[in-house]
Amino acid sequence: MGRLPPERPGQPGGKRDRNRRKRLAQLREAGLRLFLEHGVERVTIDDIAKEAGTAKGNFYRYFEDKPDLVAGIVQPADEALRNAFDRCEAALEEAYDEATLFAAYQTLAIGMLPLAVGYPDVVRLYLQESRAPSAGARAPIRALADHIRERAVYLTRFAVDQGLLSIRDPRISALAVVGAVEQLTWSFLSGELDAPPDEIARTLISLVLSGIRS
Amino acid sequence: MGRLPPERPGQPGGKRDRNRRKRLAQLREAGLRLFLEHGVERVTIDDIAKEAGTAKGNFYRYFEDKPDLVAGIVQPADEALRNAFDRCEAALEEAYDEATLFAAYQTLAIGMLPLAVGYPDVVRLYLQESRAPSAGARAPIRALADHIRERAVYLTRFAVDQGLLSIRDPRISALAVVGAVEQLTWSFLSGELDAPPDEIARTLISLVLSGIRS
DNA sequence: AAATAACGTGACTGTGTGGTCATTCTTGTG
DNA sequence: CACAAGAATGACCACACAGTCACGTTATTT
Repeated sequence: MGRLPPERPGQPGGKRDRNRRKRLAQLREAGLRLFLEHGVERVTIDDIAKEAGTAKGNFYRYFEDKPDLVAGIVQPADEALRNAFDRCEAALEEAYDEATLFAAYQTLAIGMLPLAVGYPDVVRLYLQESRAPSAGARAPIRALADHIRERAVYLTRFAVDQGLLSIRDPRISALAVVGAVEQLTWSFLSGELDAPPDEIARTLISLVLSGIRS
Repeated sequence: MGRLPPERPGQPGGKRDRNRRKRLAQLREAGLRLFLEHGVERVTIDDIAKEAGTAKGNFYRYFEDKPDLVAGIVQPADEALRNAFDRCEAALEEAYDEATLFAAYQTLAIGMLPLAVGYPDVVRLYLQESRAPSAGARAPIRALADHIRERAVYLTRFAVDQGLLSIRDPRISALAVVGAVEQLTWSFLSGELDAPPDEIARTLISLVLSGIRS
């Protein structure tokens, strides 16, 4: 990801380094803004360059193409998310009763919260494009969506296999929860739902609990 | 929607009429196929005409442009959906206790089922593009999505206002249910979830019930 | 069967886009 | 300070696309 050669001068706080980071950030932010407003596919490289206040040719110094930029925008949130899942899985493997199981799932929620707070626009972009076909510029986002569903299902299936949970079909419950969480997050981040976040969390928890107990 | 002039010859089962209907169906089906495979924005009019086995210029005889085709593809399912909501609302206005309330919501489910069975690809397209920005070719789909959420919220809020339901925030519950239903439908129609539909329905019902009772 | 008008065709035009590149500007180095 | 190399620019090219149109084809009407 990114086109910058490994060799570059004055890496520490030099002016070159600062400029490079600034340009990268500008391009990512410009892309994110435009993607949210018009959808990834309708935004052109010219648009992005203009919005970032730089020349088109310069874009290609930093990114291969649009998919590469999308991947670059999503990457930090992507990593944070995978880590949250990792931590939850680790906790889950130690769980031995309903309380520790619940704590493990709480780990996931706690891991995801800073993500929505730290990268709200990236999360919005993810939700906006997560069902895109798995080819084209939006491919990295779709891949992330598939990953999330997969791991959510795994988390539930594992608990069932361990006898910690007795639900009929772990896939169905997991997907239902993912869908509910994503829809609420989407509405909230879009400003359509001006409910207090803790109230949303409360509903989700009771929803998960009911999923656990049915 | 559609560009055909109101005046046209031999309306009944004449050859003109049959040809016209066939072309319309071919164009809609071709568009739907390609939209699902590549995403609405990446499909060109040339692609659609070619897939439908006709010349490009002919496309414009039947549709204004791509947004118009999208609207034409979605329209039947759109109407069926609005009707299902209408019927549910009518039943809801007659409801006076938990049983009749539950029956009213069941009306909605029963109204939606034939939709997913009758137009599975249209539903998939809707789910794929429902969070698109509200400008461009995907606008009709986004508008439908907004409509669905709005009415789902209304349905819940009404029940709460009537004292039939006692949940903390009707918006949150409604959106959670919409999210769960849509995600499960998406996974099912994408072939990722090969669970029996009645099992999915069972989980959804218990989910709605838990939403009602919390 | 002749006339009429919708239907269907594909070449054509103008515009917009992805990607390149010679050139100029800026930063780092000896 | 001079020189090298990265950074930035915007003109440029090839191409793909939306939408049009003059023309040929097919159904309908009289």
